[in-house]
Amino acid sequence: MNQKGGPLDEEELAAWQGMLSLHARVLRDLDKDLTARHHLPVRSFDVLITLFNAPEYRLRMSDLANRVMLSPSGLTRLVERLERDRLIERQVDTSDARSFQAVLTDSGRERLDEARESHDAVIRDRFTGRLSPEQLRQLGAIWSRVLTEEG
Amino acid sequence: MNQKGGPLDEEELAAWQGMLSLHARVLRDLDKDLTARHHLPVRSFDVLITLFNAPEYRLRMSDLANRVMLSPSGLTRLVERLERDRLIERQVDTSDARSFQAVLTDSGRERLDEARESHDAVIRDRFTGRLSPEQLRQLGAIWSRVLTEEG
DNA sequence: GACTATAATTTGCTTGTGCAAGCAAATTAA
DNA sequence: TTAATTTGCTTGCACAAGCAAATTATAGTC
Repeated sequence: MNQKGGPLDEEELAAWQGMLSLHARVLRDLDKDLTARHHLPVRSFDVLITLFNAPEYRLRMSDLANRVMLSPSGLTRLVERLERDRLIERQVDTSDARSFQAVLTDSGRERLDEARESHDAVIRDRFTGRLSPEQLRQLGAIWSRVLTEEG
Repeated sequence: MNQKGGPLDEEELAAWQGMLSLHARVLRDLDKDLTARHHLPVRSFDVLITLFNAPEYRLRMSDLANRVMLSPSGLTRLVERLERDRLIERQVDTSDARSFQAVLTDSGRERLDEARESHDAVIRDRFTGRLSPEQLRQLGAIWSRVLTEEG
């Protein structure tokens, strides 16, 4: 690919700092909005929607941790909180007694449903809605290229 | 712009989730690398380089907080740590006695210089170096469009 | 020149997160 | 069968970060 050395040039810097700024801005707004309107911090939302998209609304703790990009211990605590709120349940994995599965409850699905609208609105308002269809496609290509290569 | 309503479509979702993934991945690696090699967490690096780019290597606390996207109290604590390590100093602002200026010290500049190479290398390795020149330009255009509009 | 409103920073408190250590179940080997 | 190692998750601990309240200084008004 770009086989350069030395300091980042202007374009590289812009690409990096732009992502930092946008990420910080959108995530802050999203978290505030979801917390205020639905008592659901962004991390929690992320767990719920990840479970929602999983077969039978369930996932092993370790798989869930990977998908939401949280450390094992971090996930244990987050799941604890969500379980207290009855949004998810932990069930022993019948095929491996060391393992737990996190399962979305009915009220978890309800809460997710309510929150989803705010979630999508914020993201569109601050991010995707500001791009042309062309740019949206470009961005898709960019992420897939960057993320595909392992490392 | 895109005057849509309803849930995010596939492309919007990909644009959002791609950013989340990449951000998490690069930031984690960057933080580990800078901490391991230079005892300098990314946040600290960010403060140092922001000061480096400021006139006379100095900035008021509140301005600094805005640029590094940290809460006022968060910055107070971070600056405390950096001051303990003699990487920056706090000086009273002669024109406003409520205010402090954070100033990069000589050893702060040295440390920054050492760390910069790792910093740039990680970003290029994980991100900008994986893009074509074309895509790098597109990304610049995307960020500037998204970030320019206030809100 | 006192008086109020606003601004810049810090402090107290709470919360979320990661790392390292620990425990128990599973897997592999002897 | 039992010993050794690995895997999945949880706990103890430390720390970074935000919010709200407190502190101190400035600016504006009468």
